[in-house]
Amino acid sequence: MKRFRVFLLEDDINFGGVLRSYLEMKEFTVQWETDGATALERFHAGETDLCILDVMLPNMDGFSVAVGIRKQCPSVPLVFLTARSLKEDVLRGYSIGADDYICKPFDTEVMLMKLRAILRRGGETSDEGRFQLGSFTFEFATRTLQGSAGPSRLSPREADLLKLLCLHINELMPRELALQTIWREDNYFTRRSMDVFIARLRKLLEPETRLELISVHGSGYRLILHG
Amino acid sequence: MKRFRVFLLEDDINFGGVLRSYLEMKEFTVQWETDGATALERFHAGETDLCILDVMLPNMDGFSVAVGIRKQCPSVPLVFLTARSLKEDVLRGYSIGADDYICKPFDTEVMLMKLRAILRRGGETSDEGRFQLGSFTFEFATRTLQGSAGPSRLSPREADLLKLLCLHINELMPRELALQTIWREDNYFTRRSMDVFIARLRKLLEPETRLELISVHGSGYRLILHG
DNA sequence: AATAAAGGTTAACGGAAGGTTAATGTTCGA
DNA sequence: TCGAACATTAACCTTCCGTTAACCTTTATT
Repeated sequence: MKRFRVFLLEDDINFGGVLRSYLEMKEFTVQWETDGATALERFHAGETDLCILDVMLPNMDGFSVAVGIRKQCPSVPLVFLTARSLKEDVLRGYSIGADDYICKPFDTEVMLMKLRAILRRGGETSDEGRFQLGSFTFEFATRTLQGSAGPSRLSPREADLLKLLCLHINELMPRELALQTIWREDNYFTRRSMDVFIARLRKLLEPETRLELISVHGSGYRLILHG
Repeated sequence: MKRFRVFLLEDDINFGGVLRSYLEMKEFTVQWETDGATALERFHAGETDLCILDVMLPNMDGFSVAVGIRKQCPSVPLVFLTARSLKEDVLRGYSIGADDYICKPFDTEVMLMKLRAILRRGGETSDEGRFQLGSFTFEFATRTLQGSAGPSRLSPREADLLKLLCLHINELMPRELALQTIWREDNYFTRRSMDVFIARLRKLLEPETRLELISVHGSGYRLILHG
């Protein structure tokens, strides 16, 4: 059995040390970093099977590190470690694409189970946030639109908007909903901005003729996938 | 709109709390249980529109709880929540009659859409705002009139008026009602404007010969669907 | 039957919303 | 600090849509 490699980011020397020992005892290989900024430099894609990141760090917080890691390696599983049980933290973690989170103080057995469950999944990221659009596959977490003629990377806004359209596929996606959830404001400028992104998505989706992104004047848009 | 009641079984205090807050924010009423065994005792048929059950629980697992719930109330939709995305789990869940499966990590918006989709199915609210007019299907939300010879798209006013006529199908739809609710004013000009829209609707509905939109002089209109 | 009132139909107008591309800020990492 | 990536703003054009006008037909009234 292959030894799994864990990237551990934890500023607390004592706790981090204990955790490392425990994981090594359980047959993991551990790379332990204590500082957020240097951690990112030392992280190398392909050398890690799973990341455990403390959220509360003195230098650079765990979420920022997570974003940086995601950029280098979109598929590596992320687990957040936090003493806080603040709602916004958990939601924020999941929105980045966290695979799980663990609250301190925690039961080592439970943690181990969670880690094993994640690793067992293998590289297969769960199909949440993955949408099939005819010959396209849109993966929200990595903002990738995989088409028959190669993949495209979407910008954050493009991805947000496309996701919303996918969630309402073949139905009306109200303009207001997008402005509310993505732009957080509904005025002349945000509306025009949204129009620009709709045009970009149209261009991106153009190769698949079964897809149609039509406007419903005064109400919103409809992403239609023809049979 | 009726508030939906969700029965939530999740042992993780933090995660459960977050989920409850989120669902309550989205206008659901939540009954949150943390223990499988006691959850079953506290579950009461008829008080719940949908169940969200974590699969991995310390005491009694989510599947057993599901079976118990199904015994009491065979029709309530079940959604399983799991960190694992193992095939056997998914299959087992569906064999019990799960309506959907949500794997952690999940996107809150995706989850929300799944829940809404399930509730829509059960609550037969799906044909709310959808009318069958002979060979035509009129969908108010998208302002689409689906005919045998392709769809037509209606303007907001046309859709409003057609909806009003559909709600009074085969009966009199008083002129005044339309002017009051759609135009919000009853004068010479709004009356003439309404006449124009009636003419447009007639042209749109023309292909279906069983449909007749007749005027009742001095009173209003009648949309008749012949037998 | 004559007349007035209501309705039918079509076309045209003008304002608003949307489409599209380019330019301009802004942010963030190298 | 320079440049790349990205969102926003601008500019210009097209489409949509409710209203109004014009002219015609039907219905009710006397």
